[in-house]
Amino acid sequence: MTAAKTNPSGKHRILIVDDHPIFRKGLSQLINQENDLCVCGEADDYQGALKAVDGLKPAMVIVDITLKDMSGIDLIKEIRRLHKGIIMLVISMHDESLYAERAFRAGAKGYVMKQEASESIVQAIRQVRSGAIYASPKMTERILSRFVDGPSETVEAPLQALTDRELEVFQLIGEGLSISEIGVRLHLSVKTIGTYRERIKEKLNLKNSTELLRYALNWVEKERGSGK
Amino acid sequence: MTAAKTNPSGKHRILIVDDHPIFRKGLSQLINQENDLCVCGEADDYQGALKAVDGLKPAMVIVDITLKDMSGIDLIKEIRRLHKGIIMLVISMHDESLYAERAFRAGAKGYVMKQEASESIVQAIRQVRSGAIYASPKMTERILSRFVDGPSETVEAPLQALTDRELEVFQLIGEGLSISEIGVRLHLSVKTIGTYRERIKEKLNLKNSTELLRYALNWVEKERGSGK
DNA sequence: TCTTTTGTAGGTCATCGACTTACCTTTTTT
DNA sequence: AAAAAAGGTAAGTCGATGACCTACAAAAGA
Repeated sequence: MTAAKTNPSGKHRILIVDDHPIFRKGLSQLINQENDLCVCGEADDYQGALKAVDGLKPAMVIVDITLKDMSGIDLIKEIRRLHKGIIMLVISMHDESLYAERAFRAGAKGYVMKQEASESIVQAIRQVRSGAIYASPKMTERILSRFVDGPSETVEAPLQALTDRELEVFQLIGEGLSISEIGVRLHLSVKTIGTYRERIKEKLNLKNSTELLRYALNWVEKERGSGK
Repeated sequence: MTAAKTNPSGKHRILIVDDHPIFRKGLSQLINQENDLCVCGEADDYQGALKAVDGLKPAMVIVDITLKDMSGIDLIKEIRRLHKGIIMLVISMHDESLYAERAFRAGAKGYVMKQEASESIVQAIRQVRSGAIYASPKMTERILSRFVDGPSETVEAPLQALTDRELEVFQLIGEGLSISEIGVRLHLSVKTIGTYRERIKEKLNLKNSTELLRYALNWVEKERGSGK
């Protein structure tokens, strides 16, 4: 079993999934120059990746979250569903704050950014290989603070924590209304709406109103998509 | 003079500017395995790139349009201003439809996407080196048809109407940065960014900044999705 | 009943948004 | 080459908004 995942030299077999040929070349080179790791294959899209995983039985898959045809997040979910033992590491050009959590929830064991130095990337590979999880210090802190600050807050529904009024305001924010428009709509003082917004920000751990607006817009959109 | 731009072996000296170390590695390897080309240096940001151009006097610079600190478009303009003879080629992960024209106007001689095969990229290098212009067939056709059909502004891309600076600001708004954060990022006065925002609102027919934020957030998300 | 939560709102100060004007380069047109 | 247009940068004003704090009555829980 382990034999199937290592080549004759006993190296750790890695599959690269990324849609930029040149990036794959660079990453391959980086990995192959380590004497205990080797690249056993490459793929540039969702279908190709699944086929490669099937055929090559790699021990690890390194996935870019932005692929041509589908999201790398979906790919991770599918690989996890089909091949439980394979370790997955995400490597992305996008800022981690937006994607890292989703990647972890999907089943990835690590998240590195393409901007990071080669050494960090090799380190991430070794770390997830050894069974640990890899994330940047910033990201690690953010995720951990979630468990310290917000005790029982379910990650997918932190909105549960909002009171009825707060939720109402949240939705209206998500519909693009300004604070004063909301005041008119709910027949409340602008100041009151301001208070609600502050409380919502606190409960959802959002830094400023722009983040709140972003979060709310996103949520409203998702609601429309799934709820209806 | 030509001697200054070629090494003893007479190879064509190329500087790579990209903020992804691994991508640089891959591209370097690709170039260096050609027997008439060589990479004479790398840079990962605007300032570093200017210094490298100054010190290394490359014959060609390959630039990614999305750098850490500034737009690659600005870098191209600045290099052209300071060093007339250097040939510039843009290599980007973004869809060409929005950026290729801007890159050409700024002074680039070619535009390739990172998704393209290694061979295409080498071909692009040779083509611009020989004095020609490189663009994908689709792009070429689109630009040419502009002269045949006349200026038929596509409605699906009202962003075309934005100037380079405006587009930059638009993108940063879409990433959730505040107006003052954008000022810092672009080394411009807050007031200037405010002016750009006003102009963007006008060009895109948006009533207020919330609508703009909404529009921009949406667009950025779509951008990320389309590269997938 | 006592405490906590929820809904409501006022105050202050710094920042932001909206709208205007201005000036200096490039680029384009005539 | 001169004139006109477009692009980039920035300041001024003034009302609106955001951030942060305090307060208090009603409702809900303990």
